[in-house]
Amino acid sequence: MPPKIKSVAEREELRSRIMQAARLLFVERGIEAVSMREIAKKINYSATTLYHHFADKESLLQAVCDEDFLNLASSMREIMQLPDLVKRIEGLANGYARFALQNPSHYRLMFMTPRAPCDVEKTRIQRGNTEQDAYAQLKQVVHDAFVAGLFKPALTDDALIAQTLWAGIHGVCALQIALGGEDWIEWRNVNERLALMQKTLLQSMLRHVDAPM
Amino acid sequence: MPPKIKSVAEREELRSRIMQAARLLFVERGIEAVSMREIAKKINYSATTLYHHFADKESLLQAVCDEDFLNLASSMREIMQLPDLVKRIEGLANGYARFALQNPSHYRLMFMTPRAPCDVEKTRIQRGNTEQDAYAQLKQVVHDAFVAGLFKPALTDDALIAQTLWAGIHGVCALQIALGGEDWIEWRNVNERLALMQKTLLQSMLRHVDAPM
DNA sequence: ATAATTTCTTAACAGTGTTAATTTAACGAT
DNA sequence: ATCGTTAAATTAACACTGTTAAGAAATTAT
Repeated sequence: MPPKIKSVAEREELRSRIMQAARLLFVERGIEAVSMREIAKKINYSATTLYHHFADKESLLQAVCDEDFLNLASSMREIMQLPDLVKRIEGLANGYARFALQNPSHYRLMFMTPRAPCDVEKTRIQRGNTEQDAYAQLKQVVHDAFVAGLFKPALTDDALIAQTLWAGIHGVCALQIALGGEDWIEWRNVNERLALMQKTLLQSMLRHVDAPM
Repeated sequence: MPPKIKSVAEREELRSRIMQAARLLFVERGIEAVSMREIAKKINYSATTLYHHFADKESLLQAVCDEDFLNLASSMREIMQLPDLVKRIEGLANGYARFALQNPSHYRLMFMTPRAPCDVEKTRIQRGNTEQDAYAQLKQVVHDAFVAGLFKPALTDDALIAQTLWAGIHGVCALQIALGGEDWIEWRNVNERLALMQKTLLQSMLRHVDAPM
């Protein structure tokens, strides 16, 4: 029983209700465990309706994640204003890690799941845009610090530096998300692990360090 | 048409033929893209037969991975014989990374996919056993180096050191597996990234370094 | 009032993991 | 040699999945 014709605003409201239901479900039960039918039922629609707003399941999940990642990048812009370049790098690392650990399902979908390269076209996020892409932000800050001569002279490639910093933080977060619950590993506190990773990487990459180990 | 009664050896041969077919398929097409029916068809059996040898799909894939991971741990034992403790750590890191990048599907299933904690009981691998578990090997070597006083005095927890080294190498490998094909990142060569990660971590953790940056 | 359009639904397709019931063949005992 | 037992494999089915085609109800336009 289709009620009445809908305005653009109403259409968008339904679209975002779908996304909200999807987010709730797949954050609490994992991505592949939720079906389109479940999401639809949660908001009292038939599964087919979802396909009038999203091309397929992946597009829907992508849209959900995009929203949160834009949020992340936006919350990072504050940190990007810090005058101290090193503090800026540290702030980015901390913010990135906090987001990963607080949104493990999103993080997993975006950074721990291989996808076909064409999927880049399904996302709203403009990769490389410092306003939208957290990696672009890190790259930018590292570049600035590189130009300012903050890194050791042996390091001659700022992109390589950024990718290594990213990999270090990602490694701690990804292991925590994937294996944090396994009790055959006597995990140290994840914040300790993050702190040591950060301190270790920066210490041997930066030319000057305030408090050496 | 069930042919004849089978000896234990014949039973095990079929079991390993199933695993072989499964390995081939899911290495070339990804884990979740292969169905039990496909695996069965590859060796001219019905899907149901697989369930007489494995409790479910996950057990089958787990068994496949276990086999290769036991192989990894076994190939690491050579490296574990190196007299130089630092070279041993470096060797482990390199071997681990090479395995990850050559067996991305296995690696993803084992180290990039969260699972219910009970799944530990589905695996054959004895976690913590230095003969079978690559992380246990790393932990062991780091412990030895720690006792030998090779790390900086500020580092007082050898498990934390091991977990950070692991996270660093894992971070590079996991990013490469998940996002290595994305062209909006100007990836540096993965071996360069691995080398810098390893050098960086060890340099600021070890008390003495041969060739400082 | 009739026609067209929008919104939504039901029904269906092809596929999945998994299980129940069943067939076929080989064996041991009578 | 024939019986029943057991093992090995099969077919058929269940309850799902993502997705699409076709249809129904309500609104709008002519």
